[in-house]
Amino acid sequence: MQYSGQRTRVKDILDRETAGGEVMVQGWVKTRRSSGAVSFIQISDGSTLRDLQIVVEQSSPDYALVETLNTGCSVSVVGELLESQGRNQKYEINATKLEVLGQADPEEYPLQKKRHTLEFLREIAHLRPRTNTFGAMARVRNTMAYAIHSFFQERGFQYIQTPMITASDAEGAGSMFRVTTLDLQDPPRREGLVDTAEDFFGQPTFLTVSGQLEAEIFALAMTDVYTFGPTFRAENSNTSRHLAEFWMVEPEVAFCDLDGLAELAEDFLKYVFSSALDKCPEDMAFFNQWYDNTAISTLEGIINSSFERLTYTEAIKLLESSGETFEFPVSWGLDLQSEHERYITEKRIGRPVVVTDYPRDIKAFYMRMNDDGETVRAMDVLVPRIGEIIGGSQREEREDVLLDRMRQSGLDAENYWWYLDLRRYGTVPHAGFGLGFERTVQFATGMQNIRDVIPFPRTPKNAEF
RNA sequence: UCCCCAGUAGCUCAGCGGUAGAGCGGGCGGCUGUUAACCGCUAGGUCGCAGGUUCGAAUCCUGCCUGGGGAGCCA
Repeated sequence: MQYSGQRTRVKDILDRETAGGEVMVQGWVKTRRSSGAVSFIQISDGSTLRDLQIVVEQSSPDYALVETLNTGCSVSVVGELLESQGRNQKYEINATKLEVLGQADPEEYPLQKKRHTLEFLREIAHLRPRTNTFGAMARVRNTMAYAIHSFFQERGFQYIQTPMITASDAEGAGSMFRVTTLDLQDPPRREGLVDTAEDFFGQPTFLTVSGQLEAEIFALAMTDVYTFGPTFRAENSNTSRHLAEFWMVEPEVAFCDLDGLAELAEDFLKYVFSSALDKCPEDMAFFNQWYDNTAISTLEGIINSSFERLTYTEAIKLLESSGETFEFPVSWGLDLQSEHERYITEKRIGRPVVVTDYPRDIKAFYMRMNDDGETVRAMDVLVPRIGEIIGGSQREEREDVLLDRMRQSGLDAENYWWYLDLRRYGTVPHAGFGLGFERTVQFATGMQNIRDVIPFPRTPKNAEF
């Protein structure tokens, strides 16, 4: 089903069983090669990685127009679908009518026929979707986003929309962006301090760092829920794995413990990666060829193998007995560093690893205390090259234990009155995890920098476009 | 935020104390059912910004800005 009259998508044309018949295609010129008697135009409409070759003969009334075409122009073409005489494509269109919809001055248009660096393309994020790389990225990203919904929907989970603006200022996940309508040049004051009672919400508000606490509310009513939306971190993180605005998937399941959650995480990742391979074979082959020649085999390996389970204590023992020299110390009670995680998942196990039961002191207050009083039911899913891709836990459902943990963490229980209410009225064991969507796309495609797997990256000092 | 590296033509880079170069892209011309087509000619740069050293700075030094790699924080 299409909504634009006579136009046929490039993908639909190239996927046809046979040639023949008149078609109309519309898209953007990738390259043009002139000949004495004939001119070739490669056009793309983003529906597929493949270009469509348009042939215009010199005898055509529109041939003069063709001479004005260059990379970036938009065109509308009517012609006959033929078997191509050339080797690099199955079909081509012999144009009978050509219309230029929009010019692109070749002296100014920044995209060229050759390859550009990813750094340069980031500076022209409004044009980079027209490149093979970002077209492929957008299609894989779309497919994975759809797979996330279908995975949960097929399993009876309800999709919950949690708020992006929150008054909880310490959800334990880093610095937050302030949301305010106050005049920053001249804010209302009360006893010398900014009077937040005058602000839009009558109190300090922020952009959310996680929908987890709200998702728990719905899990304790609808049992199986998930969120999928943008989250924000005001950390001054300058790495290839961090964004100030990123998308997170957060399932939350009632009547579920950490073992059940680990199973869910494993099934989930396999489903999403399978979907990318099955539905975007050309795009994945492109990434495999140009960016990471292990991308496809890595995903296939994950889909066909079971994840390794390791407790934090076992992971420490493994690291201590590895004989490896690490920059950071390995000792029970200290958090695993990137180098440790990568050693485990890349060098020792060679596939995803679920590390569970971390020391309570390095994990958030809401994670369920184990009987040993020292560890909590937390889990991290580690994957080669990226490291932590999922962080989750069984939640503390016992009100008294949760209150203790909040006090130890220096949190004011009054601010979490509704969160505590969930433990007071009909509490049940429950668990959930968070998955960084961009990191998942990054992992699947083999792209090195997270800024290249989101359409418009938001990073410190950069909010262009 | 910390450590390291880099900013020279539209893009990718070379030049690393003596006054600016290549390839690609652009323009013009030629040739060919072409495939990042090919061949010839040609235009195009206050060498990131601000100071300093020097007879002389793209080149050495200092500061700042921007980008990249790594680390921390995490997803």
